[in-house]
Amino acid sequence: MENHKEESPVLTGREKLQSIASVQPPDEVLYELAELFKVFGDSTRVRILYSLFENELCVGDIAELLNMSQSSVSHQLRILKDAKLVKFRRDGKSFFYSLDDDHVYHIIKMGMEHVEE
Amino acid sequence: MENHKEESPVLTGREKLQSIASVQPPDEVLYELAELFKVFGDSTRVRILYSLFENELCVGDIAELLNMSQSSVSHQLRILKDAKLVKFRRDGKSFFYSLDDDHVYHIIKMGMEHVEE
DNA sequence: TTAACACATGTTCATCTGTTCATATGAATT
DNA sequence: AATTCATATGAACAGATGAACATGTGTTAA
Repeated sequence: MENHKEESPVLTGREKLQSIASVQPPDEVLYELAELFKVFGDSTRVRILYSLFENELCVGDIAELLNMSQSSVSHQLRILKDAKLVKFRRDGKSFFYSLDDDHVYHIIKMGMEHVEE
Repeated sequence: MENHKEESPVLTGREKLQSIASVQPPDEVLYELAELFKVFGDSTRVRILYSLFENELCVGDIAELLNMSQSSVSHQLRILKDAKLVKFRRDGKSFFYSLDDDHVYHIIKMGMEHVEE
């Protein structure tokens, strides 16, 4: 009735699992990685990022372009900013946002390749 | 002064927005793209994907490796499967899962590069 | 056939998330 | 200074989400 499997004649699963576990990145890193992707995981934010693909836009422009409220755009930009996906500069009353670095561009591009098939 | 709003000699904001809008991918595509990233946006799923990076593992192995319940692993694998990020083959009572294609590998790698800085 | 095993699936529940509404900040204009 | 414009911020609510538990399905072994 007991299912003890103490005896292992050859290399069993446990050893294999341990070797796999040893090459896994730390959970903390994987957590951060997931947090990053989570930011991409919203259609509103993806649309915002795409609108900034080759342009620098202010909040109001994005809101008009994507037909959403200023408040919502601002909230989402804050998330994108915290994730270091966008940066901004001030010009008078306006804040112009743009993509922060090339990673954003490449990550989205990779995703598109997977989607378009 | 140059304060004309009705007839501006240069490109107005509205025209600029329209030209940007014309090169935006369809919302449907961007929605799918966000759905894809949403799948990556969970540390459990990322850990699962990473465990499959260079190995083929069955559900029980993953559960043991990541110290989570079989049910939870199964649920997440289903999500990964629906997103075409993993595939599986049956061997007796066990289902061996592996990454579906290279995109998965590259997307995660891109993400890691962004995180590690 | 029956039991044991490896997974899948359904449901509930607590938590997280995005949007809206209202309001605040802060620069430019009058 | 007061007003307007551009944006940020906070609270609150609806919908989404992931984990846990129980149960169902299909395979293998006895």
